[in-house]
Amino acid sequence: MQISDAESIVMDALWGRSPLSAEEIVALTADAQGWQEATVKTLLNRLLTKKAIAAERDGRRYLYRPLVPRSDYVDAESTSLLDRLFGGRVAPLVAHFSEQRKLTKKDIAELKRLIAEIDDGE
Amino acid sequence: MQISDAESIVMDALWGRSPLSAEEIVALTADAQGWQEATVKTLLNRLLTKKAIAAERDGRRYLYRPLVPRSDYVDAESTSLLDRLFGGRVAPLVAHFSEQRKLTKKDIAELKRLIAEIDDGE
DNA sequence: GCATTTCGTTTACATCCGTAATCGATGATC
DNA sequence: GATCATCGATTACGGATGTAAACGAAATGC
Repeated sequence: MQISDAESIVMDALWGRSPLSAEEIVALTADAQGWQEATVKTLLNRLLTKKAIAAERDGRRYLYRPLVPRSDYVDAESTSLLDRLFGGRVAPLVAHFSEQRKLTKKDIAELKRLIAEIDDGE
Repeated sequence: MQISDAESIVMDALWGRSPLSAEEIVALTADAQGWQEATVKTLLNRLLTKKAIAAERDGRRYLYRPLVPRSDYVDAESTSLLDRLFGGRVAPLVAHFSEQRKLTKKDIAELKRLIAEIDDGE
């Protein structure tokens, strides 16, 4: 099962720190998203049934923690995008951003450093 | 309005060549996707109401063409992913794939060439 | 001209998703 | 102990999506 966009906001909170109570998750997300508490509760429940998070009892309430690592999620999303749009490879995506003039000098510098590093390590 | 995943398959056909008749689009997509003709018809209709494509009469049938350029779609999708997962920047995505050992030597070579090229042009 | 095929249009329907409100149980208060 | 607050679970509901069948008009074959 798939983590939806809204659910991923909740996951973000838990990837940032865990375990968290529902209340804490609400505090971290609701305002920024314009959500009611009830919305967060729903999302927590859906994530539970999807086995994307787990809940452990802590007295009267539950504490939630991610079961899916952020890197798995990031990887699935990124790979899916690359496969759908760029033949599964990274370079064409970089090329696209370059063509769209969406690369700042900083981006380019960072990429250069990164490539050098990778190339070095390999 | 948003082009959905299934709709983007139809768009792909049209981005590849256009204008195309519904029949041609069915030929290009249905088998690969395991779709019935009816499904393609529905998707064409939804794309029409979304103004993502246009239809021009050609005798008894219509010929369809994209109104949304592929680069616009690619850009929207990519930017959304980068914003959601990588702070809106390309380098962290490349870093992620590197960490996941998902970069082949060819990818790295290609990236290096690309960066050099960009760096040169700027 | 009538039956048949062919298109596009309309309708269908289950699921997912975003967004919440309500309900029921459990714990806290007076 | 009765009442109030809290928390998770259940129910709600409209819109988007995937997937398609049914319908109706127009063209084609005899």
